[in-house]
Amino acid sequence: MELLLKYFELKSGIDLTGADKELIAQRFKLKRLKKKQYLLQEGDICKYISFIVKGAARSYSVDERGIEHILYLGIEGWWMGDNESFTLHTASRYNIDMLEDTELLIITQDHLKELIEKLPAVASTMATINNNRVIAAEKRIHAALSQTPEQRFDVLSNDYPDLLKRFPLTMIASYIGISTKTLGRIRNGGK
Amino acid sequence: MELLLKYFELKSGIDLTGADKELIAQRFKLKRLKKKQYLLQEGDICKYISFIVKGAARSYSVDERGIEHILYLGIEGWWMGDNESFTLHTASRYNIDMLEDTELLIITQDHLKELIEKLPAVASTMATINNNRVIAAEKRIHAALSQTPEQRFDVLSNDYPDLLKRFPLTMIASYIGISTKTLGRIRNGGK
DNA sequence: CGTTTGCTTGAATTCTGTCAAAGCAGGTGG
DNA sequence: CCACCTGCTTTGACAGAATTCAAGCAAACG
Repeated sequence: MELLLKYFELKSGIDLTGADKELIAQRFKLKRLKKKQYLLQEGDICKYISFIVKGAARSYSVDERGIEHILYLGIEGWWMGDNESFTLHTASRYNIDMLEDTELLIITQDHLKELIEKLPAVASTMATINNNRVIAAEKRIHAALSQTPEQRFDVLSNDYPDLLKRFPLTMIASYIGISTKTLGRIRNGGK
Repeated sequence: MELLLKYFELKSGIDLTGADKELIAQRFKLKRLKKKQYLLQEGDICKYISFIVKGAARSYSVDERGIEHILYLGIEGWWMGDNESFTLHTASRYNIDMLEDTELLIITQDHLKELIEKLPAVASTMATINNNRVIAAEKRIHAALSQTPEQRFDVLSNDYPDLLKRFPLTMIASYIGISTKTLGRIRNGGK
């Protein structure tokens, strides 16, 4: 919980009082999941948005041929969830499972709204996060539409070297939308 | 300006007073651009975010081979701008030009912040828009990574039939990240 | 009426994915 | 300490798909 409190203070630039911290601690719940366990499954409604305290997770969809496509990879300090399902209460197209034993702090939409209304630090943080999400998503769209697989891999290597160290290449390939075969070709000097 | 005021009321569910409307009208400026004129050029800092009152625009990047890749297409009631450049004051990778004679309502970041602080209707609208942007962007990432060109085209046809009527197929193809050749194959029954 | 813009098509090329197999850890249990 | 998994990575041959380039047309526009 300490990590999350510091996160809000850091992102918002606003100090939290003891009472603020207590309220946050009451609204978020700790959830422990082991490797391969699911936080969300396709068809479910995403009731919680989750802050990763420790561990790693991914969200992915499965197409009609059974192939998995990774939408997000997350590690400590990142959020996981299906924004669409969480916001609109629609059935999710995604699965979220753990890639390591993981500790999450989860919160419902109602409680999150409450925190946003009562705590400027949370409101500011969430507004900033949303804006950053848009920027990151637009970069990723731009990459997917106008860059070659090799360029996308290079950009990922530069922007998120942590992901490369932490996740198998099969998942990195899926994340940037290419086959492991193509990724192999790229990594071994483009032959 | 009427369209924008109604837009804020509709999106936020909050009625604006006469004074509110006046403040908004003072902060947004009307800009008219003819077809092919630029609102933003690569390398510039995006100083304004724009609400399209009438007309149509696109944002696109140009790769090293001179090929244009469309990131967004916009028509009446949509916003245009480069979020990254607008937020972080960095040089933009994108160009925005008009596809028809267009009327825009433009606002600077400072003025937008002012309106958000003073007017709950604007604050609520902008928060909602940002959330919708994230959802739309994630859908598009999902489409780019895990759907075939044909599926992407079908989804676009269903979700945004207006775009198909309004923009040439070359731009639609660029928007979904395929060549005009491939789009032709798709449209003519997959031969 | 000439020019521009957009749409379509054919043939060759390049790229990427598929499938199956083999090698290489790292961890587990005997 | 060793043998055996299991999961991850890489590779080769092949098939499939998309792009490139060029050309021909139709429609819209001034």
